[in-house]
Amino acid sequence: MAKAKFTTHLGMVDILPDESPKWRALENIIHQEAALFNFEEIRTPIMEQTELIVRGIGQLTDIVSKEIFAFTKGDSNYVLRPELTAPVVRAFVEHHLDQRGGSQKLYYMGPMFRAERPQKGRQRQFHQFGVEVIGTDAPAADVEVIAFMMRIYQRIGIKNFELKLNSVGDPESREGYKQALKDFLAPNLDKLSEVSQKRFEKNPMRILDSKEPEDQEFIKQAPVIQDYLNEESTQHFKKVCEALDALGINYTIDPYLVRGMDYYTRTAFELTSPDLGSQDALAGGGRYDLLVEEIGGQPTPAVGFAAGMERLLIACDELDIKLADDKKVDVYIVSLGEKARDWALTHLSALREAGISATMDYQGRSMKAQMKDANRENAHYTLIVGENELEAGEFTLRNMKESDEQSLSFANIIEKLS
RNA sequence: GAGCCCGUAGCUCAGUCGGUUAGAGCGCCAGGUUGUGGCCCUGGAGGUCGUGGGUUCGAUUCCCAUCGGGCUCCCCA
Repeated sequence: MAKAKFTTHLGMVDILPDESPKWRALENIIHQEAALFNFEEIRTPIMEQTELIVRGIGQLTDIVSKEIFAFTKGDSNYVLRPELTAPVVRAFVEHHLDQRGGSQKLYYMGPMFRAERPQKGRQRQFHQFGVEVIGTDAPAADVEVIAFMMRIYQRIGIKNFELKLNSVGDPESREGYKQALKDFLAPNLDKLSEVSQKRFEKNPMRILDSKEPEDQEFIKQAPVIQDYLNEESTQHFKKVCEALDALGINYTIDPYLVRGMDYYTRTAFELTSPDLGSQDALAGGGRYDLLVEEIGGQPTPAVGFAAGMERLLIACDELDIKLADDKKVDVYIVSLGEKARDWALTHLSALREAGISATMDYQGRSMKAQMKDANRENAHYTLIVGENELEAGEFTLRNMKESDEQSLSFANIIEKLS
């Protein structure tokens, strides 16, 4: 091969013409469903201030401690956004979106960046879509967020997944639980994995999430947060579960589901798929009632989720789900000779103005080559024009599928195809 | 951040126990049919055998490094 001099950076991929239709189809589905749910789109910059991401997501999380692309220019710190909850909340606070009244139902999609080692379902630049409902702690908001997420997969036809649900409690409940957990783990602290030991002081709940074999024994016997939730959080969780039941959304309660970001409170959930291999999380989210205040706004409860678009598309491939139709064009003009080619070029416009998609060969290649190209482009019709047609003012319209031809004036062709 | 596997044409892969011009299928271009695609036949283009170094008379083949990819762990979308 002529070796490429320039290539993409590690873990960053091009979406090529054969792939882009299914991306567009997915994006269209998300836009349509969001409209049905009355979510409004928000678009924020690719880069944010480093401090926002650190404060928003949490200093000790993997994302912040080892996965962000950050650099300094002049006096400013820049970071490529690793997720969008913190930036959306930043926009909410910065632009006083609470003043629009009611709770803000926002959705987004776009590229995110994390400096990880790439593998299947994991890239350094990848795409997420998600929603954030900011301004209410009503269980109904949690349920709508989950319902929207499930709706996308349902509409696409991905059914093979597991929805895991948990409540990680409000601050009051968490304090009691964290203490109980630490009391339980403390006597055996030296037997826990290195990572878990590090988390013990700052974020003991994440130990529950550990997959280190040496931790499993302790995790199994550890106290469960449900037993430490106060009345309010218990009721909130119960209402979320009941509404999901009423909607017929299946889930399993996983008391060990904690999730990566520090900002989660109460409802936490994750959608996993057996069709993805090792990186099996399709989507995840939860309630983050403290984040708005953490970022400098008025105390404002909120809930949201984010879903990986690459992973959704991988699942589609595994399940042989086709999101996009094959490419096609209505008319391919096959021209013979220079005069005919000039005619073709000017008459493409008339076809397009009538809403008929049209293309042609630009190079004056052989008829066979043009027919072959028309076939490859999946042309519905070829419009064949040569000396004979130009003189007669009647053109050959060939239905490529039926292999059927007729002679028509250009006006009649437009009328027939419109 | 750690471990294992892999890197030959645009794509999917053979092959070389180290030795003249490195192969196939698909794809691409052209001809068979000087005005007709999809099937078929024929021909052509396209590879410094990922890159750099080492061993050797000689390396695509053996060794090392590096880059890229895959899988697993950690974590997450």
